[in-house]
Amino acid sequence: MKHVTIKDVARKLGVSISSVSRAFNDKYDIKPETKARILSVADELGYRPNPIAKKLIKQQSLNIGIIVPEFINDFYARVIIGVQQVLIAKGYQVLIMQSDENPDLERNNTKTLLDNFVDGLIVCPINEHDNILYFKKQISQGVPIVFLGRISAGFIGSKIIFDDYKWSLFATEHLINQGYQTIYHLSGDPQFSVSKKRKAGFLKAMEKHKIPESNYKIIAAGLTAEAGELATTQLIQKEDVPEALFCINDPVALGAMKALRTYHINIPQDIAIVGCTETPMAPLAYPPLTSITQPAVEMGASAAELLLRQIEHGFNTPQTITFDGLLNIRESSTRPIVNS
Amino acid sequence: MKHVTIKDVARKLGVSISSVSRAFNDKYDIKPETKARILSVADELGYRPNPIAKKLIKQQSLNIGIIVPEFINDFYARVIIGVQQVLIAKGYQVLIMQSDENPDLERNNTKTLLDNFVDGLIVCPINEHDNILYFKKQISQGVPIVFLGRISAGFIGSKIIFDDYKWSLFATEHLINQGYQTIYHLSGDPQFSVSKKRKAGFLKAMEKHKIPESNYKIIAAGLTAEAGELATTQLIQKEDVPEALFCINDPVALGAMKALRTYHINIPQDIAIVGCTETPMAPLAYPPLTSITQPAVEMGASAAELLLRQIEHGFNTPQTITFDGLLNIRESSTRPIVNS
DNA sequence: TTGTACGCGTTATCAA
DNA sequence: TTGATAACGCGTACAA
Repeated sequence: MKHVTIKDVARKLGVSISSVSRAFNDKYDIKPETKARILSVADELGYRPNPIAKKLIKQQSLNIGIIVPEFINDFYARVIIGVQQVLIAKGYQVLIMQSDENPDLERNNTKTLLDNFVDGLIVCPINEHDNILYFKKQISQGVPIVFLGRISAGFIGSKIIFDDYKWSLFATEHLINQGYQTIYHLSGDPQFSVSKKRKAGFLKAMEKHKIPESNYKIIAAGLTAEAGELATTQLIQKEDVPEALFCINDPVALGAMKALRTYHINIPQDIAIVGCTETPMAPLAYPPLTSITQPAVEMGASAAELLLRQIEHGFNTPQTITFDGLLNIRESSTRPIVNS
Repeated sequence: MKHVTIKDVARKLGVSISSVSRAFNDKYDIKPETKARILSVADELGYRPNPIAKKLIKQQSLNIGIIVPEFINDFYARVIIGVQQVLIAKGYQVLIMQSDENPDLERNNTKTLLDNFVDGLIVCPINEHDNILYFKKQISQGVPIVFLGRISAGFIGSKIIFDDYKWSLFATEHLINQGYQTIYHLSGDPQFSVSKKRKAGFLKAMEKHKIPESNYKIIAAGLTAEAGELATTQLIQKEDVPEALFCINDPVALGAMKALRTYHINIPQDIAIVGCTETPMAPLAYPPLTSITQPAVEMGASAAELLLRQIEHGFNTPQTITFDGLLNIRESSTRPIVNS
């Protein structure tokens, strides 16, 4: 692809390159009719201003990097959509990388992005200790970073988070209010901040409603459907099936439901299920799954705006924006009326 | 973010910038010990070669654009993963844009990407007539483009496609072999090439197995779960429920299953369901859904490799690579043995 | 209102 | 083995 340059346009018209440049940048004085002539010839020649040369002068890449653990599930895909909505409108391009839940890859991705001179970074971190230190170092060296998702509340820095504690509490209380007595929580890796916060919300509900310790349990299952199916199968085989299950996310909940169906345990008659971070599957599941919607697109957009403020206005005070969710109550957790 | 430049390194050491440059580009002669000195000082200063300046000289952006209809469903997300695997390893960055099934947006995305001087384009087109002409024009102007997915077989140009006809035929034959007599096909927009090809495979199966015309029907439902649910509900209300349903994709199949459950029609006893373009939900559905896996990651990787050959070796002969799938037979289409 | 000339950070050519 | 210098394409003081 051979590109037409500003010189080609200038030569063709017998004007200087500065005039051509001015025709493309409104802020300078230029005779309207020469501008029109230039624009028309430029169009005819198929001239596009070379963004690379412009970036070299302006000392900014107009590239923003975003690192997500994955984007196969719709949550991070939606976050990316929100990020792009804001940034593309401002002339930025978004470089997306996946860490695949692997801390080494997360760090390598950061280096790749920094080698590409991105103007800033949105990181949806795995929240592994060493990497958090690494990010802190980058911030201290002047790299604008906004975190989104699994970042500890105590972390000093700009971040977009979801109020996991509160909504986990709500979801659990919904189960309690439906009259379920024994409630287990299928959690994720205990190290993940998201696991910790949802667990804390669950435990708060237990405390608040004075559920005896013998009636609840926390099981570190994982984040996948396979993990949910396995953990639930083990409970069934140990004959330790509670009346309700609050799962850390929808895939785990769907896996649990599959295991229960295999053993002909009825939902919600025998056991109630609640998921979290609602996926499009929730309303299509059998029975339709109660879950918590997270405003992923809005969170992504918010992260992008916060980052832009840092980059363009040097606004650098750490800021935390907390988002609320929505509990979508469906059949999987609606206790049927026993007798009337 | 103030960047350390090659000059800073040179000044600090009292050497010329050319020496620093040589230290970072193995192909030149340089005394090993000065190279070591330079590298160590560069590291200490936190110097990174500015990729933007490099791109300006090399006359390539090392950016590749990819346009997908969406990446909320996992198919295109996986395609992107395959594309990135190949391209990032070669030092490229991938700019991802969504057309949202909107031809205008597809064209605008292309312009944005071209304005950014991408070295090439991978397009997963909506396959709208005017835009195909537009892409043809770009190709004739020297823009390297590889298409993936919904592109007509007759289109002259490099493309990665899935053998929809063949696998649609297989899936339908699987239903016929299970003994289902009346089979409907929930299709998508009749204009889409994917709709046409899957429909053609379905019809071929009807012809091959001499199914009378009164026993089959093609319904243009759409591509979403809502579309599948609606179309199926209408069939139920018209009391026109077939013995089997071959759906254009998994969301449509899952929507259909939801409608059937609402009316207490049993799957697969009363009706069999087969989906397509398998999603992670297929094995988790109730009952587990028969579907066709498409090798999305491999298709993406293949598109990237084909594009690289065009860009780096000027290899320009239109090439079509066709991928095969896998029919995953599950409970939703397995006719129970009636009496034994 | 327009043109000249410098510089952004790098690579590559030539001379030393 | 090194250093000086001309590009790459553009924006922008400064001069005209």
